[in-house]
Amino acid sequence: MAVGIQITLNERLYLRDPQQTALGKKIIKHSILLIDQIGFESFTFKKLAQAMQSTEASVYRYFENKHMLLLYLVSWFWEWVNYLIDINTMNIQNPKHRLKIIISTLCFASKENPSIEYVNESVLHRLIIAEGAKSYHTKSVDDENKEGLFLNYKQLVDKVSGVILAIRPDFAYPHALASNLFEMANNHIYFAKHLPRLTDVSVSGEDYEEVETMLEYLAFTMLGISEA
Amino acid sequence: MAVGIQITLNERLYLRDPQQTALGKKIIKHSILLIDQIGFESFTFKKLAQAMQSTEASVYRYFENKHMLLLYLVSWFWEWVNYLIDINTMNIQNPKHRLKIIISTLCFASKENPSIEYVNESVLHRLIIAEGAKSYHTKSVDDENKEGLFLNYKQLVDKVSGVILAIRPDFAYPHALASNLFEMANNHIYFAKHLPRLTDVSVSGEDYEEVETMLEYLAFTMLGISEA
DNA sequence: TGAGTTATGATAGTAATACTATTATGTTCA
DNA sequence: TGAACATAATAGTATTACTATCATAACTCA
Repeated sequence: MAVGIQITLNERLYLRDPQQTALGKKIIKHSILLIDQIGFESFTFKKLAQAMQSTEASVYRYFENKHMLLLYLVSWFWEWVNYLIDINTMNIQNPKHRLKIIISTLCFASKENPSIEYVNESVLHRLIIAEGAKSYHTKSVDDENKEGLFLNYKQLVDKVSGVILAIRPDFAYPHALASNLFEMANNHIYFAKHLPRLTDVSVSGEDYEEVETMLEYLAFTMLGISEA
Repeated sequence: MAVGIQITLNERLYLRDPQQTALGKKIIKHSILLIDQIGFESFTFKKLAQAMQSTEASVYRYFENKHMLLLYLVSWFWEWVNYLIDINTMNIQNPKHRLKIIISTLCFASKENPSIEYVNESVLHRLIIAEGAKSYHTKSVDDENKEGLFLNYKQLVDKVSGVILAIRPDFAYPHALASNLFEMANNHIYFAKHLPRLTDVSVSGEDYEEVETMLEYLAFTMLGISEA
């Protein structure tokens, strides 16, 4: 596990780069903890400032508003998953095996060794599961998409759809299957915890093995492979 | 198409039943139009009151807050889809055929003849696609689930999972496949419009045929049937 | 018909939210 | 040593998310 890796994110996500300063890192750290704790709707920059012993005005110098902060965290998360997938599949050539590892990385992102001291990846994963969809369900989605604020997620979906096409070049829906694997991983962890009648898997704590099994079954059945 | 059908919803969704009064129906009508227009975050009861020529206080007599109003609209939508599925599959015995009709109803809900004068079903469908997920991504989801506020959606998923099991009784993930069909239908319409790199289908206007084709392919491939 | 009940409108008020602005203070590094 | 800059401290504004009160219109039922 690399120490001191830098996650590269679109500059338009922030006003001042939080990774460059101590205060910026504190904002990232405490915003993850606080949003996870009280939910994105109740979360305010004032509460964040109180929690981290700073001031509202200081937080506003880093992020335009809480929506941009959420976009930042979501981007950060997907960029981190991207990085995990890269190192986990580094020496794997077989695309079926690669896809298995991708699915497993998706489900167990939170259990990887932490890479960056000011980000609690396990809490961030829970936050993305609960709040991630709000990052693109807004009236500003088209403008923000034009500015490239969703690039990390789109690139990740592209990468996985490439693996899918390597397994079955004639498959008609590589992007849809890829994005669906990502969405399902998060959704069914959430369903299992909060709306269990919407799924068949159960999770306890951070054991998402049943989700992994289901996603493997889905992916390989769709690709016409019974055993990978 | 029945005229004057009544959609039955959990009483805890509202303070006063909006279907019983002229003002209540006006609230439903204009809230659908206004949320669709400005988005749920910008939507306020004050703006709604202005748009419908009433007062904030009057709206608050019907709904506790805008989140409860969203829950109401989401419930209304799924209950309506449930009703459409029932009448569209009324005389169909073959479960494969039933599942096809369910998928088609999901995609073309907005194109069905309108049932209720104060609800623009087409706009409501667009609203659910854009804002629906926010109804259960909250810190109050467990309490609200206990009070049965998501019952309509869960019952619908149960109904579809029953059809899935009728096709393949040994299928391991009937609820997950069912809820995934619902989620995918909405997500990929949204992706096609706003984040096209996340999908392979395209939609133009309210023509969701490619989504329908994809969902049929997904469902029947998962159930081990090449042609239904 | 008329008294009582209820729905709505009109208005006001409060605490919190989502910011912006200003000034003071400390820190850095040339 | 001083210029440049980051942060803290404080204040202020418009909007949001409500709650409360009172007047009036409409309905109802005896």
